[in-house]
Amino acid sequence: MTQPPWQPITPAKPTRTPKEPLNRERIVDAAMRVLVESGYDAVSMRKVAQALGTGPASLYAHVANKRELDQLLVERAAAQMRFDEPVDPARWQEQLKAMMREMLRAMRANPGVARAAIGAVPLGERALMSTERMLTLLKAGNIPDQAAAWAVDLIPLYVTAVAFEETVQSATDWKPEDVERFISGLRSYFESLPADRFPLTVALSGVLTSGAAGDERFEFGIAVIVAGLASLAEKN
Amino acid sequence: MTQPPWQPITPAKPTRTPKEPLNRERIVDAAMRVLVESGYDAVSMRKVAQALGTGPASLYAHVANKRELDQLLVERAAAQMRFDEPVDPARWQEQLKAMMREMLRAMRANPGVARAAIGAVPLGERALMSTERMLTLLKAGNIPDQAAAWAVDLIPLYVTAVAFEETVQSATDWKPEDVERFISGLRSYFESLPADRFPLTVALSGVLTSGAAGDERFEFGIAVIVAGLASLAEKN
DNA sequence: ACCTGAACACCGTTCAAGT
DNA sequence: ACCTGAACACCGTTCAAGT
Repeated sequence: MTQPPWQPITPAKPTRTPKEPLNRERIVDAAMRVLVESGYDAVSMRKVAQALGTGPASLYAHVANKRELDQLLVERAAAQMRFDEPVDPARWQEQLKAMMREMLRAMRANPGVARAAIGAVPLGERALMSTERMLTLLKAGNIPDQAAAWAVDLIPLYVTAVAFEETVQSATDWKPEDVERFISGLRSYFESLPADRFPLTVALSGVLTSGAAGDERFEFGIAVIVAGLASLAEKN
Repeated sequence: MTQPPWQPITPAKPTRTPKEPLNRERIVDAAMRVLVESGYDAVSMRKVAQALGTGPASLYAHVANKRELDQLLVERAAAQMRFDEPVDPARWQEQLKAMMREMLRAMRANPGVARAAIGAVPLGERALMSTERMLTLLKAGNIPDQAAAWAVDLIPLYVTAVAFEETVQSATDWKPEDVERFISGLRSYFESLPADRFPLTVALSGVLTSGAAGDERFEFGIAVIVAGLASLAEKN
């Protein structure tokens, strides 16, 4: 009505213009959105481009390839890890376990990122801060240098493997009841094995099929790893 | 020349007729061939079908889907593992490590199978024999039942993760010199970090970038895990 | 019962052409 | 310098039609 005629009438797009230029950050944002919403297998160059309202070819001006995009997603997840508690040398084992729990939490919060993390060497600033903190804790525990160096490789590998395993299993889109039926079928199967050839598998069928879900398995794993590391401490 | 005219002349295909019927075994054979020759990413239903001289649709009469084919490949690799040494309770830790080495060897001999193994529950006979043997060794070490049960999950998970990581890295088709350049670049990068924020990363840059290839990392991992398990032994 | 061709709905990546 | 449409060479899976 009162619109001055010399000002062209444009559809109101206040916050974000449609032709906002592409850049790495916007691409990773979009990829992260697809990742969280639809899982790793859905994160294709095409889907990410679509989420940005463009074609796949446009992404290649900012990202070398899918592999590099994966790396950027891993760094995003690493940046979400919080290690705020000051290092307490006396509690190095407990603090190392807390770090592993936090790593798993961040990976779970970004389903699919574990897959991308497996071959990756974490070099972003946040990832380096994690490494430095792990080394600090390990040196607090008198772990020799070379062992500490290998440990900062072993620890993320284990956490990532657990997270990746979970995403593979959840990709089957089984309902909880399906999982339960599978587990109980597994138990019956173990129980039905010939006891002369598989005595322990039969005898332990109960515990073999318990705690498969939940965090007990992970807690066991980090307890074993931290205890194993502690056994390498130099006497002094 | 001396060929009797009433016998039709056919191209000589002595050992294998072209229309030998498809079955699971032939499909897995072909998939294994593709896997070893070209890696996991090349194992597509189409490539496997092509190797059998047919189309992808033909496979679905014998194999439910790609996932099931993966499972069959894992069982093949599990069947190649050899655990011949009789169980010696006094040497349970060393024999457990030997099992882990043999698992890794079999996975490496079938590049790509690790990827397929990650979500899989190993249920073939050979896999069950591995599980039974692991349980025997763990009970020889006085490991409590529930811990032993979780350990037979943790052990293959770790070995598989190492093998998978290797295949991901080898999928980059870097030459050895490229890897070496990357490693030395990494060391320079660690050395160049601000020493006030990353003192240990800087100080340990040497060991952090050594033994990345080779088996030392794996030997470290199995030593940590076995030592951690040993620490859980019941006193008696 | 088993096999097949053709189709459907997808991939990652490249490239010449546009702005 | 950045973006795009179209193409290339692939995927897993389904299905009607053949033998």
